[in-house]
Amino acid sequence: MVKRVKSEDAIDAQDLREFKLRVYAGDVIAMGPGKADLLEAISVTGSISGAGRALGMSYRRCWELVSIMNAQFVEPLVVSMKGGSNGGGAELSAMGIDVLKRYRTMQRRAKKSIASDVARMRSMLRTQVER
Amino acid sequence: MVKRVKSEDAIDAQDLREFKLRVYAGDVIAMGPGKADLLEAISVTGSISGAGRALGMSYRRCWELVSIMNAQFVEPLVVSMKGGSNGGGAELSAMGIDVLKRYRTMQRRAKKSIASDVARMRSMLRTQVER
DNA sequence: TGGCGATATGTTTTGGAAAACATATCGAAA
DNA sequence: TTTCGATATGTTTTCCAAAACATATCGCCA
Repeated sequence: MVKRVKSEDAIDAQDLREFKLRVYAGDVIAMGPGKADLLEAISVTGSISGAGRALGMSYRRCWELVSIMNAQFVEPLVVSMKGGSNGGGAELSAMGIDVLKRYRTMQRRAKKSIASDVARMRSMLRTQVER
Repeated sequence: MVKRVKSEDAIDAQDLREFKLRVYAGDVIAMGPGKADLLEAISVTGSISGAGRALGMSYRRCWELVSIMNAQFVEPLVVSMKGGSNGGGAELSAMGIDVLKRYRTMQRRAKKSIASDVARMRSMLRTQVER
């Protein structure tokens, strides 16, 4: 059974337009908004290809990102299955769930801690983004 | 006279390897680690070309980034001069100084608020980055 | 047992950003 | 009045990540 991420952890798409947080492993991105969204989409759809469709990304691209993540962490974040009734599928490992939840937590905490600065800096921008 | 950024606002290069914070204006980066470093280097060297040399970036690239920033904010962040005793130069405007200091503040605040999560997530990485 | 939907992975193509190269302009100072 | 170091910007070249295309494999279900 695929464990779903609780909706309370979801971050409004609006927030993501204001700032982005990326965690690095050396010079490669270990976790960022794109990879987090991919993990979430895999969790929701139950497959890598389903996540790709949901995110408008090619299966190839999704698979590569999953492969990179699985190689970077001590345990795979995504476990996949070939064949079967649905042709196969994928779900988040316990560590995958933890990493996703933790990243969402980081987004929320960072957002809270810099909200006033972000607002002030954005008020100095010429092209005001529609709200 | 070029106002220099106080060293207390400096962020250790080590910190930047752990996470990066980018502020967006729509879909373009209004401020991120690279642009902040460029502003700081201009402030320190007193010229765009000097900043380029300090950062190992081409003058062309630096000038373009400055041009983008100046166009994005309601006031130019960098004011430049042609000719003169040194052939010209550039310095940060009041808003440029404010934006740089504010970004450094944001980095510090974000770092503080997510330090424990970053540490935990990084402990799950296979390739541990040298400290 | 053959079709289906998904994983898994190799190969080729290409769009666009970055780099590289080039040149015009400016103004103080010697 | 020529030299110098910097800004300012046009043009060409290079390179690589992403996209596109292709194919092999797997295992259930009808």
